[in-house]
Order: sequence, then C-alpha cells, then structure tokens
Amino acid sequence: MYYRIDVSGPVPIYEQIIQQVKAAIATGALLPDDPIPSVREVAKELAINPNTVARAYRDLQKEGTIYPNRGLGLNVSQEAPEKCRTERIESFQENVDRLLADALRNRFSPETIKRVIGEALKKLPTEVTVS
Amino acid sequence: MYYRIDVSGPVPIYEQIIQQVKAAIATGALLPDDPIPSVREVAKELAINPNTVARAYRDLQKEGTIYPNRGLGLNVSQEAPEKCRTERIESFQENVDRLLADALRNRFSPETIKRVIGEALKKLPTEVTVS
Amino acid sequence: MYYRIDVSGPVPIYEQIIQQVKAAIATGALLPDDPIPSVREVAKELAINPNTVARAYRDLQKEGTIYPNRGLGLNVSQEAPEKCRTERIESFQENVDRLLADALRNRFSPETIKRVIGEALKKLPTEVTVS
Amino acid sequence: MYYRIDVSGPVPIYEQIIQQVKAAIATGALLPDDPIPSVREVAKELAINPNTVARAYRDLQKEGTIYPNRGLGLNVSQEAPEKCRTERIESFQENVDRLLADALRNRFSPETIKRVIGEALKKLPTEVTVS
DNA sequence: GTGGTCTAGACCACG
DNA sequence: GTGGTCTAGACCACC
Repeated sequence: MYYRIDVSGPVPIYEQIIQQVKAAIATGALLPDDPIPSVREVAKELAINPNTVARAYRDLQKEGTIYPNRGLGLNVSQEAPEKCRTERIESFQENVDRLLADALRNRFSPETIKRVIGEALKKLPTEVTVS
Repeated sequence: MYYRIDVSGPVPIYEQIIQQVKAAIATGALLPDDPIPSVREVAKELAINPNTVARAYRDLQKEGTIYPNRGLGLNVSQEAPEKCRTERIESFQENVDRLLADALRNRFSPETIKRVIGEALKKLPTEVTVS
Repeated sequence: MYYRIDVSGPVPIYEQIIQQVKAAIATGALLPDDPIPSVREVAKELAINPNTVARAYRDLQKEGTIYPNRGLGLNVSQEAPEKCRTERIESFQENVDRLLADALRNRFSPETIKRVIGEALKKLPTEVTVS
Repeated sequence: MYYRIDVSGPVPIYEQIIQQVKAAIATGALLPDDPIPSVREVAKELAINPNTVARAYRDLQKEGTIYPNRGLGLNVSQEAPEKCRTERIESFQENVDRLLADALRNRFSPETIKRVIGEALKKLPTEVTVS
C-alpha cells in the first residue's frame, strides 16, 4: 500500500498521510491488526522526510487508530474501522455545512447555490464505490 | 461600513478583510470611486494592528480592486464590481468541486454524496438575497 | 495658463505643478515678471487642495524661480528662464543616464539597448518645438 | 547568491530584492526548482529585517515567480524564466517610452533628444553581456 | 488626516 | 531549519 501525496497544495503532507490511512481503514483495504507501511518504507517511497511520516503515525497512534507492535511496526486497532467510518461521514457533513455557510455569507441566493451544486453533481462518475 | 472579524480560526485576519471588502463591492454596498474605510479607522474599530489592515489593502491594490487617492485614502476601482462578482462565483464553484473531489477520494458513493448535500440544502433559509 | 494634472500615477501633484511652471518658463510661455496663476484659481480649476498648490509655489519661491509681489501674487523671477533651461537639460541627461545604468544592471547588451531605443526614437513626431 | 542593496535611495528594499531575484532568474543564474536564499539568511547577510525579505518573497510568490516547498524554503517556478525575461524587456521599453514622452512634454526637439541620448550611448561599455 | 516602508520581536505550523 | 502571521511602534511623503 502506498500513499499519493501532493507536496504542493495547501494540505500538509502529514495530514494527507493520516487521511489516506483512515480512508484505507474505512474502506476495508486495511483490516484490524493489519500492519501499516513502515516509516522508513513510506519516507523512501515518497521521497519525504521520515519525521513527517512519523508525525502522521504518532497522531494516528494518539487517537487510537493504530497501535504499536513492539519491534514489528504499527497495526490497525480493533475499533479503527468503526471510528474511521463515522468520522469520515461527519467530516464530510461538516465540509458541506461549511461550504453552504460560506456561500450564504457571500450572499448567494439558495437558488444559485442549488444550481451550482446541481451542475457539479451531474459530473459525478457512476463507478462502484463503498458506502 | 465595518468588518466582522474572527480573530481565532484558521483564516488570517488580513484575508478576512480582503474577502469582506470584495463582498461589499460584489453586492454593491461599495460602488466604484467610493472610499473604503481608512487603515487607522479599521484598525481602531477592530482593535487590530494597522499593519494588518494595511497588508489587506495593499493586496487589494495590487489586484487592482482599489486604487490610491494620494493623501486622501483608497477608492474602489471601476473594474472592481465586475471582477469581484465573477471571482466570487468562480470561487464558489471551485469550493464545490473541491468538496466533491474530496468526497470521491474518500470513496463515498454518489448516492451518499447526494443524500448528505440534499439534507444540508433543506436547511437553507429562504430569505431574499442577492444573485 | 492651466496645468494638466494626473492625480493617479506616481508623480506627486505638487511636483507636477512645479515641473509645469518650469516648463512654461523654459519655453518662454511665462516671461520674467509675468504673474503665475493664483493658488486659489489653480486649486479650484484642478479641484485639488489649495495646500498642494501652495506647497508647489513655496518650493518654487525657495529656489528663486518665482518671487512674491506683496498682495499681487507671485511673479517669474529674472534669472528663472536661464535656470529652468539648464536645469531641464541636465535633468533630461540624468534621466538618460539612469535609464542606461538600469539597463546595464539588468544585463542588457549594448546592442539590445541601442536597438530598443532606436525603435522608440523612430516614433518621435517631427513637429516644431523649442531648443 | 547575494543581493546588493542600496538602503538609502528612493527604491524600497523589498522592491530591490524582487528585482534582483528576477534578474537572477532572467539571466539563468537561478534555474527552475532552484531554491532561493532563505529569508533569515538574506536578512542576516544584508543586515535588514526578516520581515522586509519576507515581504519581497511573498510578492514573488503571489506573482507565481517562486513557489513554496513547505518547511524547506522557496523555489523558482517553471514559468519564471520566461516570464522574467519578457517582463524585463517590456519594462525597459516602457522606461524608454516614458523618458521620451517626458522629454516631449518638456518641449525638447527630436534633434536635442537624439543628440543627448547619442552621447550617453557612446559611454556604454562593450563588455560581453547577456541578450 | 491619508497610505507606505521598515524595524524588532513574538508565535505558529511544517519538515 | 523553513516560511506565515501578527503586534507595536517608528518615520516618511503627500494632501
């Protein structure tokens, strides 16, 4: 499993790693007790600073998404899938709310908002996805 | 005309000022050749440093949104309303696209996306607004 | 005699007034002992602050280009035409030198410099002028 | 790479830094993806305030001349060389035009203009330079 | 009164 | 180590 990182762009690298690990867990690509890629491996693969990967894993560990297996690396915790899934949907809802709040602050009418979003939704692919 | 600033939060103060000036121009609250509030006035009103306001105004000036009337202050430029309006709608479209792209990256199905957005849209007020 | 002022642009208004008075003197449009337009008249005509005109006249007076005629206004001094003419040509030479120095600092080759200037010179009008 | 700054003089320090970075890019001294000297380094070297350097770099970034490599510094963008080169020659042409327009406003005859410029051109060095 | 520039020094996020 | 933001306070030119 490898991450896709956008070094430019506003999202910090460590944040992208966190999100991608969570996405892998939420979609079942990573199951409880599965090992996640090692810090050294990821850092080398993505040509980024190992500290950055370590920070992402440290944060994941702090919130209980992964746990250390002494000398063997980091594994996905039992409660991670459930947590990632709810977290993910809540985060999306928050993003939607923030988008609409921002639109209202900019004095867009509900009609305009609905029209713009509707047009964007039409462009959505119809491939098979999860949840 | 006064600005409403959220000093905590991730958006820089100068960025908030920029956006609010543009919003005022886009909605017609500020017309071409109108003077905008002076640096010192705003700084005092919002209890922030004049440099922060000056920075916002400097950026607006470099974009051509406002122009200096030397010794007298800064005025809204002729092209500003048109520019702010198109910029605003484009920015909103980008936000929508970014939201959907993020949702797809998180493997949400189009059905889920539409459902969540649909629910959020229902909560929109129906008051009279601009555009 | 009226001045043509560019309120936007980098040159201060008082500076523009100074230059135009001097140009009028250098070209003979204003002769020694001729009165120059009054502060009030100019300020009204150009819709600018009388203080600005007063400052220009004060500077001109300081350097001896004009002199006050108690209660009657300001007149062109005897030595003004000579002074303005030499000053004008020297100022032009300085501008040329500054232009070339800047071009060299930007690593333009003498060939490029000559070519660009040559092309600009071709566009010069051939009307009858002074000096 | 170091900058040469004239702290007195009318040109703002941050403006001088901007111009020198652009000149280095235009002449190929800085290539795309090259890192530019860090804010702190430059500030120390020139004995000026880091904020002043940061301001110059911020402007360059907004123009797209440089881009941030988060946590690592600022690099020259891909489009920068092309942009700087055309910008530089256009700027020079504008300066020439402005000089001639000013000369005409001062009622210099084309002959005088050509003579003064011709004399200045003779003093140009003949060393090998770029473009 | 206006904006523009600069200094000094602090704090933060990121790698 | 890097840049980004903000504060505090000074000085300047211009109107």
